[in-house]
Amino acid sequence: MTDLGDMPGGKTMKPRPRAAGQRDPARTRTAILDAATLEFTAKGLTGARVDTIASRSGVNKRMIYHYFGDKEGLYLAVLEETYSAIRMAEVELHLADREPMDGIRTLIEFTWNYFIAHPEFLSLLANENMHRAKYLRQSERVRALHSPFIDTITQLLRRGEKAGLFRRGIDAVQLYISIAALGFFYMANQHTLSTIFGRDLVTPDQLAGRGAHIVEVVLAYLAPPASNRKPPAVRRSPRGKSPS
Amino acid sequence: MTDLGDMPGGKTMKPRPRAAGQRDPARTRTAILDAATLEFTAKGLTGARVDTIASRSGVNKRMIYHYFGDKEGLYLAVLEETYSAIRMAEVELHLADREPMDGIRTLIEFTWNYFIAHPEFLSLLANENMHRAKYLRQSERVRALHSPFIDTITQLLRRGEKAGLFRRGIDAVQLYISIAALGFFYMANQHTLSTIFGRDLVTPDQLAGRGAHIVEVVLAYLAPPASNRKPPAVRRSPRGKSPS
Amino acid sequence: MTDLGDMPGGKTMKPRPRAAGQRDPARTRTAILDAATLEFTAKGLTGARVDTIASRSGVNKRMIYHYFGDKEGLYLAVLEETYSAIRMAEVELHLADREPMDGIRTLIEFTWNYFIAHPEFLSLLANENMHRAKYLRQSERVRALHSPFIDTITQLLRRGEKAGLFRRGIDAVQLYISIAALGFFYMANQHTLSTIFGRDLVTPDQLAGRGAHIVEVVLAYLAPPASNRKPPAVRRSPRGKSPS
Amino acid sequence: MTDLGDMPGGKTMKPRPRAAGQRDPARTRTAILDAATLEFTAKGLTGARVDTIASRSGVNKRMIYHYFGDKEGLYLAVLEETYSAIRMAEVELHLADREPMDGIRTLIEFTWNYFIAHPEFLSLLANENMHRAKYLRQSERVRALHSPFIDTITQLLRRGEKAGLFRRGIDAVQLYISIAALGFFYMANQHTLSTIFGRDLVTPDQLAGRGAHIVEVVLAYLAPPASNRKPPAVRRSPRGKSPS
DNA sequence: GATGAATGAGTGTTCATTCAT
DNA sequence: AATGAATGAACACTCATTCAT
Repeated sequence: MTDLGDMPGGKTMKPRPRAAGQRDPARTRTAILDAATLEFTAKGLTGARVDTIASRSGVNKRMIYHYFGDKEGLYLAVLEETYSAIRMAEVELHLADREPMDGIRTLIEFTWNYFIAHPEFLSLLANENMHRAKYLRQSERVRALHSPFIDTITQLLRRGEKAGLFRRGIDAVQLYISIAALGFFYMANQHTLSTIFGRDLVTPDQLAGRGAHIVEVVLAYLAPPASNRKPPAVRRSPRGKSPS
Repeated sequence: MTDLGDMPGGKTMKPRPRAAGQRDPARTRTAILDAATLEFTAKGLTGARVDTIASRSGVNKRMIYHYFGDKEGLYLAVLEETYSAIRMAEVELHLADREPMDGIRTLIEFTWNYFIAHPEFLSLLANENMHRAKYLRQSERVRALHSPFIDTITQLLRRGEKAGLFRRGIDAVQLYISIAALGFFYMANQHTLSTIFGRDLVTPDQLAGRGAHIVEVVLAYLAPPASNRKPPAVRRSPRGKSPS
Repeated sequence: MTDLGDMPGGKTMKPRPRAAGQRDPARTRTAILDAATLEFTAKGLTGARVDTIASRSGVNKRMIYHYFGDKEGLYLAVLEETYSAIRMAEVELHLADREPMDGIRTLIEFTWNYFIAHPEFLSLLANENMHRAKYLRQSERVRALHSPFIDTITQLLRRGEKAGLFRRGIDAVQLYISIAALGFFYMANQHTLSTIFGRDLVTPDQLAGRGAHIVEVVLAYLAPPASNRKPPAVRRSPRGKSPS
Repeated sequence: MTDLGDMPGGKTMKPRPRAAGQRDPARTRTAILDAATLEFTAKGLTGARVDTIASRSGVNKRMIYHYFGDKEGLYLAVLEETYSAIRMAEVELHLADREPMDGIRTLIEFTWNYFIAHPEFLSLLANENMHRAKYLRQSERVRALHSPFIDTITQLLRRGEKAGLFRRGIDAVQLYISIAALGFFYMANQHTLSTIFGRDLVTPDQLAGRGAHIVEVVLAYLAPPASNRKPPAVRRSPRGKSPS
């Protein structure tokens, strides 16, 4: 799957498009998955209707059960596909080959832009958390994707530290969560935020402004403390124990 | 959670609590609302079951329709109550009376702690966005809550600017969204994050660590650019029990 | 209640209208009955809603049960009131005092006009038949009304026979059923008839035309066989208007 | 009732009747329709229970929604089927090929006998009028059935006129309504009529007597005025336009 | 592989009626 | 007499899933 977004935004055509309704397992599977992503994104697991997915994908309802077992199996497949897409796109950034500052900035901007382009990822993630990750937890495929990703960020941070560009001791998970958080919250909750603040938050200008803001926030945090551009004696532990 | 979270906003108890099932409209209404908040939080609007809410609240199902019209009416009532609770708690912080740095830090810590103590707020918010704020948008009551809140933050920022503590031109909405984002994403998506990163993110230590991180990130951003700032007094311990 | 139409078409005001909501048993009862007639007429026994009757009559729902026992009791009361009204109006025609031809013609015209003015009578009657007269059969009051009515018509027919105006042996019940039928079917089924025949059957012209037709049909039947009759003076237009 | 009344219109049996509950869409549809006709006839649209229809027809309740959309859709289908049945039976009378007097007499007798054999038609019609023909009006199929029917009667009347058998200017719609009325009212309201007149109106003798009465009434009306068996100068217009 | 008919356990909602005040 | 809260049994309709072809 070369894809990354062969779904919401640009269906890639099969090279030899056969007559519709004919036997073409791969095509049938993909059609179901595409329709399902749309439906689960819009309605959540509970709200999604198997009938709707069947009719939108143009395949017989029975095929869904044939390929994915049941509704939950289909949901899990959508989840894996969606997570897989973002992680694979991140691999394409070749962060390991970049200068620390460039690497981080690239990651921040990519993440923000990906969230703008892929609302289905945000929706699915929010929905899966309502189910306390019950389904994601079953997926070994997804778990395997993240370890190398975090390793890459960690290396970037360590290199930046040594170069005196970043403050010491930054945790890659903590940092990535913050990068994602600043974009996710804004996009995923755009409807309630626009409502309570009485401002349309997703105009091109607003989006550009938010992107710049996110970069500023993260870079300000990464910069070594002002007092001494050399590493500060004070180190804080992002997780437990505490220094004392 | 001391009392702040008597569920949705802390209804005061009736002076003479009578036996349940008796004639007590206020109590009946509250019982329904409490059970509904739990159910909508756990299952979303679609997944929630009216029967479950009825049996958990110990009232006859018919009463739900009597007091709230229908399931959606009940959902909206829960939404209003929940939003109202956090905004009212924020009022109690008396941010307008505080020094800029103290005010902002108080807001950050309060927000983080509130999200920890009130998972129902996070869930409801996520769910409401799946519905594109269809219900929240109907509520005039909720909209009215936010204008003064943003005004207060704006004043805090302006005062901090003049004192040379904060960088110039920070937008209150943008800042508040970031403060909320850093906590919201972590708590709301704790299940998927814990899964993909293979780390339990909600141990007391982890929570404390995240709190410290959030404070650091936000304060680093607020500080005026290095060229013209006086070194900030390093302050820490944004975690621990803290004010709340 | 002097009634005869103090319901659908001209509520008679109480002489001393007291403040609404006050204690006035008679007024409460009448208010319920009026609202109930409207509701049962429009929706039938099954379709009628006790709540609707209560709110339309402006009395508490409990009062309905107080005065009429239950929904069926109220329905029966409406039924009795409605039947009673038409029979009492017929008494006012003083058929016994009229010449045979005048008497019959008066009866035909009265019946037709009554059906036009009292759609509630038609509806209730149709509805009661769907229930196979289950409720009407319980009413002794209604049964007692009809015997004298048929006697009157019988006498009219016998007098007309002797005068050589009517054919011999006409059965009063059969005749009355036909008189009622020709008007009832037209008015009661006006909606389906207008639909299938693509013609609005209840314009003033159409109603006048139908009235004339009914008189013609019945009088043609009443006339003695051609061999031994004196040509009837051709009379038309049962009331006013004329064909137009 | 020979076969004319295989319920709603006389569906032809499947050549190889399979065991019930098997896969046989046509049979399932018919079974639902038959049970529904019974239920709507007995209880009306509001009073009818979908569960009852399902269990009586021996099909799963879900099938009703599969084939007819909802309760109202099923009701409309029953309505169409029922109207269609009587109009199709009328076509079989071949009125256009008959002598005027024979044709009219045949129509009168057929109508009367049809009403006796098909109480469901009467009930449905009465019920549909309580809804002000809301459903019938949606049916184009039904509307199309009536125009040719009225044309046929009109031709019959015109031929009779020329032969000096019928009075001039009789309106086919008006006449047909009267023919139907004289039978409909008697049969449809048999329960209330039997009650108030204290006479069982549906014994074989009574039915035969009523049939004879209806023929007499209609034929008396059709006959040219007595004064001149040749067309009378006096012409009355039962509908509009005026005599002139 | 593919189809659409068939199923049974729910789902939100309504209703006549009663109870406590 | 009058009120409005409370109730439980339905009711129309839905849904994921399976079966026969």
